[in-house]
Amino acid sequence: MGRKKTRMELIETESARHVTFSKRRSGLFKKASELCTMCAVEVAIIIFSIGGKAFSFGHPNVHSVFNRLRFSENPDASTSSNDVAGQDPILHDLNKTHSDLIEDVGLVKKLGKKMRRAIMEKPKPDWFYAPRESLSMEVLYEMKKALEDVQENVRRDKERLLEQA
Amino acid sequence: MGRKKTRMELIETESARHVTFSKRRSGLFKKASELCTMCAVEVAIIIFSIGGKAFSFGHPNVHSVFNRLRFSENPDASTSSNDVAGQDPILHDLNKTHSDLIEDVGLVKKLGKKMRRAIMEKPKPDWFYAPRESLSMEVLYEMKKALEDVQENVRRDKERLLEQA
DNA sequence: AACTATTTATAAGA
DNA sequence: TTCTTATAAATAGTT
Repeated sequence: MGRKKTRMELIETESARHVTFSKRRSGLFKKASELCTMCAVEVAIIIFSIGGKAFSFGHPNVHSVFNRLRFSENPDASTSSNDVAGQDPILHDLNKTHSDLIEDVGLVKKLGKKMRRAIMEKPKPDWFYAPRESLSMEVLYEMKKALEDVQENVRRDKERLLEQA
Repeated sequence: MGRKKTRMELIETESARHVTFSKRRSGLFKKASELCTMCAVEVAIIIFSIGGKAFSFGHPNVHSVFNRLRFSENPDASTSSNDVAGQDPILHDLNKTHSDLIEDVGLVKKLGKKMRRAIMEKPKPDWFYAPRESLSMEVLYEMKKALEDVQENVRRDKERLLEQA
């Protein structure tokens, strides 16, 4: 959200990374506090910088929220607050979603090849004047279908991930 | 950041509050994950909804981060600055790759929409008999380019992932 | 579950 | 670092 779109990757330059960390950390805490007031929820956030320094946000405070989590994770805690987001399941699902995406994109990749062949190996100048039966049209529709599948898969994955997170 | 500026106060209407909670919760987690990949930090977030349900985000995972906090808060812990629980380059990259893929597929999704519009909103029977300048051709090429980008991104991500593994 | 009109968050720059 | 500003992102109200 700035002058330029930035790539989502580690910021190598230390100074730049610190600046971004500072800005985004405060942005994150602000978002958290807004969530608390708008939705009456309790939130705790802990951040450890590379240097090992801890930053935190908590409403009503970090420890109460964390203790509440520990309590609800305890089987004895018959409090209906069930199904606390366990860690392994999240990780597991992240992995799963990741491979699913790889797979989905793999599908698109295949179609991409087919498409390139269709375009490149058919340099006939009148190629795309062809009628409904032409390869280009076939590919176009096939691609459309594939895209819809990918969309649906991604949507579902995202949902599952967010629900469990 | 929407149609209207909203007052920072509790959203009384339950349904509206739920919608906002859902939207902003996912937004918060996304911001957190971005912070992790851009700044190589560890983050843990716990949210308790009004209903008492827990939602969490953690990188590398909630518990390691909270435990680390407990350690650092404990004066005695000054000796054990290790806490190797975190710092898994592979995990870090997995997060990155995952959001990248989400992003890539988002691109494809957009093109999918455009394509559908091109196909559906141009029911003219002689539509694809059109010459080089026709929309169908434009879309076809645009799609081709997008697919190549996706391929390249995925290839790079996979490579990076395997190198570190 | 989508879709925009707007408001926010921020990446660069000063 | 803090402030400014052009843009990218998030999201409130709608359908």
